[in-house]
Amino acid sequence: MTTVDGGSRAGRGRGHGAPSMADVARLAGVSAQTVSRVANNRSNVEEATRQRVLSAMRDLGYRPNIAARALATGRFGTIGVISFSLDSHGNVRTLDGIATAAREAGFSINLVGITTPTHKEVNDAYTRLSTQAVDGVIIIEAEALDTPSLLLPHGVPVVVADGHGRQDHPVVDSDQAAGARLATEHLLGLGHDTVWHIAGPPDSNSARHRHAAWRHTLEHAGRPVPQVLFGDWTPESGYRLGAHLATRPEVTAIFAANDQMALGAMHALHEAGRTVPGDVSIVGFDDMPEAAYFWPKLTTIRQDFARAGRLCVDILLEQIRTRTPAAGVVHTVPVELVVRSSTAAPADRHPGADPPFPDTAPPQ
Amino acid sequence: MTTVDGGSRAGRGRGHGAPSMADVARLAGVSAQTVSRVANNRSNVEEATRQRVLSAMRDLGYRPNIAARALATGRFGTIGVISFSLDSHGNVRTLDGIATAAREAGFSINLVGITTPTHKEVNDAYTRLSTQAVDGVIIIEAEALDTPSLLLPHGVPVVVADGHGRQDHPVVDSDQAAGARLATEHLLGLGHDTVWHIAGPPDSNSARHRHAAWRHTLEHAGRPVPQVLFGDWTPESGYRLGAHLATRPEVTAIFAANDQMALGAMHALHEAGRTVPGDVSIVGFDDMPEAAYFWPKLTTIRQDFARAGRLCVDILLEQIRTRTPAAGVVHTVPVELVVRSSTAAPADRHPGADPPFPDTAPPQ
DNA sequence: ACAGTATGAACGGACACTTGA
DNA sequence: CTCAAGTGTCCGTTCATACTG
Repeated sequence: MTTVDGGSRAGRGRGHGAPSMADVARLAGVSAQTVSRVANNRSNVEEATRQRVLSAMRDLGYRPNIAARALATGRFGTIGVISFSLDSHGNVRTLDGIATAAREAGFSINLVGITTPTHKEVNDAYTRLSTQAVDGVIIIEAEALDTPSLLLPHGVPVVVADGHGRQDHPVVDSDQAAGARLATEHLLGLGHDTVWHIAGPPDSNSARHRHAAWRHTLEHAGRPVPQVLFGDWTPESGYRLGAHLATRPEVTAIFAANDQMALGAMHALHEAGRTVPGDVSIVGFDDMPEAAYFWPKLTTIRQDFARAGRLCVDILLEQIRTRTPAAGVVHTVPVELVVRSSTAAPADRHPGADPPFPDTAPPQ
Repeated sequence: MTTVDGGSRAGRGRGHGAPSMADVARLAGVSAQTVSRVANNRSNVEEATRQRVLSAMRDLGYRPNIAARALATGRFGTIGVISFSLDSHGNVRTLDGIATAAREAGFSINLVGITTPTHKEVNDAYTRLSTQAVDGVIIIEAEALDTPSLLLPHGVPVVVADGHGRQDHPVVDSDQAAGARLATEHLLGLGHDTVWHIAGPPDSNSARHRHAAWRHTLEHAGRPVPQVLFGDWTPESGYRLGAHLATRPEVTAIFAANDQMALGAMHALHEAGRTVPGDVSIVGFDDMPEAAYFWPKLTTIRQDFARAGRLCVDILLEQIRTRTPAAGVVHTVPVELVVRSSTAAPADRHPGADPPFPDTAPPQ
């Protein structure tokens, strides 16, 4: 019997000697059960006892061991988040919204980043998470997930954020279609004959939705549908595609699937000597904080990422509480057109009119 | 006696009947201990037995319960990250780097976001994390933490990323001073008499370092040190401050403490009819992906966030492995000046010279 | 003696019961 | 019979040790 000091801590090399309930109980002169009651705010503890326990906790610097708690209760107080690349503005804002909402609900976030949306990576991530370490999972930007049903083994609640393909799970998504329609109609309403589209990558669900809605709006209005251009969300791709569009004089209006590509496209337009919105109007998507300070200020579709993130958490928590894996319903978050200075009527429609954007400053 | 099917699962309402080692052992006809060996890749298991166990795991969809494992081993395979607002580009990039490095090392990330860097919030966050649920903690952008030592109770290893004040813990930080010096000297080298500075918020350590280095560089060069302007990292604050600077004709060179404020400032300059870099040169900090597509392309200081994130993880993991809470050393990540089109010699110094930025495109 | 395998504590906490006023 | 506090056993793993062929 290798007698250790104090006789308390066993010989097993547990690193830091974090105090346990038993330690608190000993110091307070009560049973461990009573300590547990105090820790969980139960009613049936006398006030004097509670105070004694609380001060013992303080003295020892006691912190509950959540691994033990999780083992005993089967709940973790943690939400797993699988996110494809934190490069995209939208994903980051959504994550932020999720983190905030989760914290308010007393949950923490277990983040698993993914660089490429291959099935292997997603499966690995999900496996990590499904190791019973989380109470539920939120998948952000589930691009290219053609077999999401394969992912979820044992009834771990799932919510998919931003970009819905099939609907095996509840989905929270901005109203992509409305946004694209708003953007396209805004441009059409300004007098443009048609609208060109710089789309996001074809394997992105949000990109697909925006693309489809743009096309439908054009068709519905009886306008010609120009060839789509596919970017990859980066400013660089917007620049490259914008440079191409700049060579075609018939292009007077562009709807870019996000603000970053819109920025790149505007840059290319400027370089080619085509003014915005004088020669070409452009609308973005997202309304990132920088958009209002682009030159010119970008007209765009504002997404409420914070609200989307919060909604994800609410729906997930509801599933967790009721232990009922909800079915595939799409929860739509409204979207808003923000008109700024990158859009105007086409030049030939208002020969003498003042340009809507002050031309006091010709930066060069 | 509410007879349950199979008679296995006990009455205590454990949610999903996740299979345990015992279940696997039963199916494979071995002991739970053997299953544990297989799960942990131990050597002393016969190949045939191992295969039998593995296929039993597959059949049952067995996943180890990491709460139980953590309870038994005292390790969690998780790194806690406390991050102030995911608004800032740098914080997000650093988080991304951390997440990537952690994943490669087989660790997951427990993210705790914080909206305001008050002590209360930080303490809450740290308390959450120190609940023995993480093996170590990384604090990103530890602004305004004047008493960080109070934060860490029981020898949980800590690394502070981006922005070091005092040094109670290892710190990983970009070479802020070198960056600010590079920016200032670049502008001075172009022939500007002095350089104005749009700083980050005074409670930010990185902002303070950039500010101080800018001042020293100016003093060292024997130049007048203009009044600093404090922003809050947002494009909006850059715009506001830029509008003020635009009214002063003596301002020919500005160093903004981040790219977003530089963007806002450029916008204000344009609106005031002052060209960039014709009338005023401007340098940013960060090199966010958009910076190369601002108008004009932004000269800036590039930070290697991915590398910083990786370094944080490496240092933290080393502490975890050796169980030795490292002391306060600052690990510096080099920084790089990226010269683009927002900087040039002052106008009066090169009366006939070509403007360095093509003035083919006067966007209006 | 050696290879594997079975056994019985912990780990820290929660909960269903039981006991004492 | 109500309310405070205590007892016992389990949650799923790991590890030290005892055991088997």
